[in-house]
Amino acid sequence: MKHESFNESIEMYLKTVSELAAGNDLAPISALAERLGVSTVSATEMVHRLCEKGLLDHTPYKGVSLTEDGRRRAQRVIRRHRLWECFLVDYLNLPWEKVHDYACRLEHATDTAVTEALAAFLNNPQTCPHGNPIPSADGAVTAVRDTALSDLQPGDHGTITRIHPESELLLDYLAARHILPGQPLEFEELAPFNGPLMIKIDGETHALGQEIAAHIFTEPAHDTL
Amino acid sequence: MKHESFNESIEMYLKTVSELAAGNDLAPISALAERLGVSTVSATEMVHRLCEKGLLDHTPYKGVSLTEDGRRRAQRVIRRHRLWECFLVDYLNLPWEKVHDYACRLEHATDTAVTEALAAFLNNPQTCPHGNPIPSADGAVTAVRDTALSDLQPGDHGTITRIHPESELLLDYLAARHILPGQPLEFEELAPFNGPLMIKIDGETHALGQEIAAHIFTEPAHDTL
DNA sequence: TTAAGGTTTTAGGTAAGCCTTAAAATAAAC
DNA sequence: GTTTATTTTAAGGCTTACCTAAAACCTTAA
Ligand SMILES: [Mn+2]
Ligand SMILES: [Mn+2]
Ligand SMILES: [Mn+2]
Ligand SMILES: [Mn+2]
Repeated sequence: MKHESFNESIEMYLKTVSELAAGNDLAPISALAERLGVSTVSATEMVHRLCEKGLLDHTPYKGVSLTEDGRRRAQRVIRRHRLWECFLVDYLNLPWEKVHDYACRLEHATDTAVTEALAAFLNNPQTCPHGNPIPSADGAVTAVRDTALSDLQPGDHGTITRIHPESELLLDYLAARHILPGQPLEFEELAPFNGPLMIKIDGETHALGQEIAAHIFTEPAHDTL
Repeated sequence: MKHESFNESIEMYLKTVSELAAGNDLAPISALAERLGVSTVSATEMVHRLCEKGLLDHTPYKGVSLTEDGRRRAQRVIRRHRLWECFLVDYLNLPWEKVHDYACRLEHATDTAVTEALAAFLNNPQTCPHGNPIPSADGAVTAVRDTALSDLQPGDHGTITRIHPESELLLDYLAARHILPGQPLEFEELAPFNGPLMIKIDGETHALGQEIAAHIFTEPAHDTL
């Protein structure tokens, strides 16, 4: 047991950088540390180690980004994660809001052969149950061009496409309110002073904070009524 | 990431003790160390830690055994392991001789909720693809009373029931020769001086060493020809 | 009963990933 | 340009799980 399997930390760092550095911006180490629940000092240390391994690039005082190697590695983990989510929801009937956490452990213990056999078994799904695209086996990512709810204007109509980044707390909150991918919504009004967004979904109006709204992505409604 | 998930070591120690201490004998630390691929010093250290946690009992110079707590914990891991093996073989069509290793990683990353949902999905199978019984959710183990091939006499007929303990090397060897559970066999003769057992399976005669024979379990043929 | 062989302990290390507290460097904002 | 906030370094520690080498200790069988 040489426990190389303890790349769990490494994989979580890479995955998190990939989530935070959407677009081409750098992910600040402080944000990394926060999401991973470690001190910024620890995160800085780990970032150094990962730079030495050629998985990250670090621009001091700015943030980190994935190298090509790191990106590939992160995509592989994300692929495994989202495939497991599909399996857990579609075949094991586990709750939509719980499978993210279950998959977050399985993703580090899954051989490539298992991953690809699972993908075939599932018929190569394109998105996870939360709407996020599943990278292909070669690490290619489908570009998404949906809009964060926080970027919409009052009066806009749309359909929820995905929740990103995911976390159990957030998914619990949304599941309890039936705020799920596929649901049409209407942005009724924006409370002043960075207040909540009043969003009508399924007949109910919800007050969603800015932070939550940034995690909900939408596409414009095809048929605006 | 407090990495409690690094109970992988603990779980592997418990599982291995459970395998080695079949019956009521004690598992020598040296045997533990050997199977786990660590030095005896390391194994001794770990045994001390596990005794403190109340998972093992250690009789110095004799060996270790599981406490009731340790036994339950080991059975849970074994249950997860064997359920995954069933899934990997039956649904993902992965090779019989490879799934043991794949499952050996998944077993440490599987939540109880996932385990039980998987068991239900699989229709609560009773044995793994290698013939070993799957402990029930409450930790109960089905007693097996089959006979190791190494305990048979020349002339005996039987059917292979299971391979135990499993290891990839052994399973590879057996799979290549179609020596699989369910196969009827005949013990033709025993070479002298602890020599190999000549075993006829599926028309072919194989010379199996004593060590391998101890891993192959059989039940007497119902209809002896 | 003594020597051999297996088992355990002791002593001294390594590496990964975490921690805290404190000081220094830098960027950003005023 | 100075202040303030963020980021990085430095320093010292901790835990788990591994390692080798050497000494000490049991058990057993000749
Ligand atoms: Mn994870
Ligand atoms: Mn998801
Ligand atoms: Mn294992
Ligand atoms: Mn098996």
